[in-house]
Parts: sequence; structure tokens; C-alpha cells
Amino acid sequence: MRKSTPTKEKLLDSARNLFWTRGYSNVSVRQITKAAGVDVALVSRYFGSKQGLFEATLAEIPPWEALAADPQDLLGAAVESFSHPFDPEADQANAFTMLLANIIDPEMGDRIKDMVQQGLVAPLSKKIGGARAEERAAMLLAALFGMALMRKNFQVNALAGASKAEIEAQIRHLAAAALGFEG
Amino acid sequence: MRKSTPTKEKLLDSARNLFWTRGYSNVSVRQITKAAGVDVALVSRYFGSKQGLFEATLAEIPPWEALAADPQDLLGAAVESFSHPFDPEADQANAFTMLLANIIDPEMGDRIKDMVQQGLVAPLSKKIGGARAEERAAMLLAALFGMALMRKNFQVNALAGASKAEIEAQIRHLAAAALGFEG
DNA sequence: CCTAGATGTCAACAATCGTTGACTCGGGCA
DNA sequence: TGCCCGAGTCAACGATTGTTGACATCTAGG
Repeated sequence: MRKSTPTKEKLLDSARNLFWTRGYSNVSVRQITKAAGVDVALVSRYFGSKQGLFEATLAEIPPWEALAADPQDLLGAAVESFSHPFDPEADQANAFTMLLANIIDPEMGDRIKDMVQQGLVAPLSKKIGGARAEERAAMLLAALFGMALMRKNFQVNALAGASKAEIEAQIRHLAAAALGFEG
Repeated sequence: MRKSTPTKEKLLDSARNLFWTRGYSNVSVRQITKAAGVDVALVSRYFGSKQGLFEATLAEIPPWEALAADPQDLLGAAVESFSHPFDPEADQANAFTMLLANIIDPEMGDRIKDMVQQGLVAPLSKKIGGARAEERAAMLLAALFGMALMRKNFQVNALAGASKAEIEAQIRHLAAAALGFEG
């Protein structure tokens, strides 16, 4: 019997590529199915709806590496996980660009806010601990997201052309300042 | 003779409010005209097209205050201009959220990239001057955009509830680190 | 007053959106 | 071999999109 699994995989791949870079509302199911070389109706069949397909791409996201790292090496782990957001192969890192691409979305904005608050800010501030933990967590994420934004979305020349070592030094500099905030 | 000016103003106001927060493609002309209490057809009449209306809202943006400030007080001016992005009345500051809301847009993304590169990164790095000016400019903007993102878009609790003085201290801390980057 | 031109209204257009149901096709099982 | 059910195809639906042209309305200038 023919298997539906490869078709679902093709749909998921296309959906992830498009949803995560252009945002939910800016992508049509026909674009996705066309890119996947698959019929439009199969989205409803296998994922229920466009929303269901998007939700399926979210279900694949692994927890952020830095949250599992040694607390003393939090900075290193955070920087490391952001040194390859610029490697198009790195799915985990691209999850952050997914948040940037969908936070504005009229249908998914609230969903994204929850993911950031509960999946990033809350566990990160718990890991940081001590005084002003939540502020430091938010500032660290601000630094990381800001650098990702400049590089991937705004494609600023000075950063987009930099080597991994250079970009890592820059991110570490900003991130260290965020963690060192004392008010 | 009846004046069309107030109608154009109402359209521009609605358009700015919606385009700048939800992004170009996520807003329909009918939403805008309904909010403005005006007929749909008047968009085509007075601004040519939806794109023309969006472009008209961009034409109103004044240059960034910090770019005109005393070079020695660049940090203070940059921080100051970002202490009220959180005041809904401050149009200038909201221009930054407009960039965040539209960078993802499939139709306007390239336009926004140009605005950031030519309107922010280039003049800012010229003002900073010296070694690594462009990197520092990009990092400063990353810090500012990151903080705006955390507060306005992700609405992280720790920042969204902070007073102006607190948020100013946080932004200054990150921004100073960005400007102090030496590689 | 009365007309010309600007202002505003209304309905419709073609295109695209997400979704649905009826249909054909294909291969494992009895 | 023949049946059956899941996989895949196709056309259509109602809704919404941006845009247009014909029409009504109003006011300034002759």
C-alpha cells in the first residue's frame, strides 16, 4: 500500500520553510502545497486545516539548548546556540526566527507571546536566579533577538558578512552585558 | 467647496495605526476605511492604491532624533528616543515598531531593509566613526530593537510593567555595551 | 440662480483565500 | 482473482481581497 508518511513530511518541510520565514498569514496553503509538489486538499486531510499544519510545525521544536546547559555556562550555551542561527541548516536556531516572523501575525500573535513567556523568559529567569532574574532574562533575550533581527531580517551589511567567530564575539559582548545588569 | 483634506487625514491616521502595528499585508483597505469612517473607494481616489496609502504614511516619518544629536551625547539621545517607544502617543518612536511589523512582509520587506540600512545603520555608523563603527552601529540598533521587541511585541512581563526610569536604565546598560564593543 | 467640477456612494469585477465532497487510482488481503 | 480502503485528484463553494466605473451629492464661481 502507498504510504502517506512521505507526503506528510514534504508538507511539513514546505510549511516550516514558509511559515517560519514569512509568517503564518503571509503564506497560503496553495504556496505550501505547490512547493511540496502535493495537492491542496491534502492539507485538510492530513492536518485538518491550515492552523493544524502550522501547529504541527511548532510541535517539532525542541526545547532551547541553553535551558539544559550547566547554569554556570549559561552565557556560553546561549551564545553558542545563536552562533548558528545564520546557518540555514540549523533548525533549532531557526525557531527563533519563527518567533520573529509570527509575533506580528493577527491570528498567531498571542500564541507566540505565550511561547516566549512560558518557553523562554520563565525558564530562563528561573535558571538565572537571584535578584532581577526576570529583567536579566528579558534583556538577554532582547540582545539575542536583536542580533538575529539585524542579521537575518534586516540583513545589515556589517553583520551579515561577518564570520562565525566575529558574530559570536559580538553576541557574547551584548549578552554578557545583559546578564550583568544590576539596575 | 467641500474639502477632501480631512478625509485624507482620517485615512492616513487609520492607515498609520493599522499598518504600523499589524504590518502591510495583514491589514485590508476595508479595515482601514471602516476605522476611518470613510468609503473604500476613496483610497484609490486619493492615494492611487493600497501601496500608495502605505507609502504616504512612510513619507511622514521624521528622521531619527538621535542622528541629529551632539555626537558626544549619542548614547543619551538614543536611549531617550527609546524611552517613549512605549508611550502610544509618540509617533516618532512608533516608527521603529513599524519597521518590526513590516520587515517580514512579502511585499514591503525589501523596502524596510533599505530604510534600515540607509536611514539608520549608515548615518549612525558615520556619526559613531572610528574603528568598527558599522559593527557598533548595528549592535546598538540590535540592542534598541531587541528591547522594543521584548516590551511592545512579546510583551514580556518584567519589561512591560517597568517604569520609564527602569526601562531607561536597562536600555542604557545594553546600548552602552554595544557602543563599547571593541572586538 | 445655475452650472461645472470636486467629493462621496454604491455595486460589481476578477483574483485569491481556506475548505469540502465526490471522484479515480493503487496495492495488500481474503 | 476480486474486493476494499486508504492515497491522491479535481472542481467547486462562499468569503474576502484590491480596484474600478457609473452614479449621486454638494459647493464655489460665473
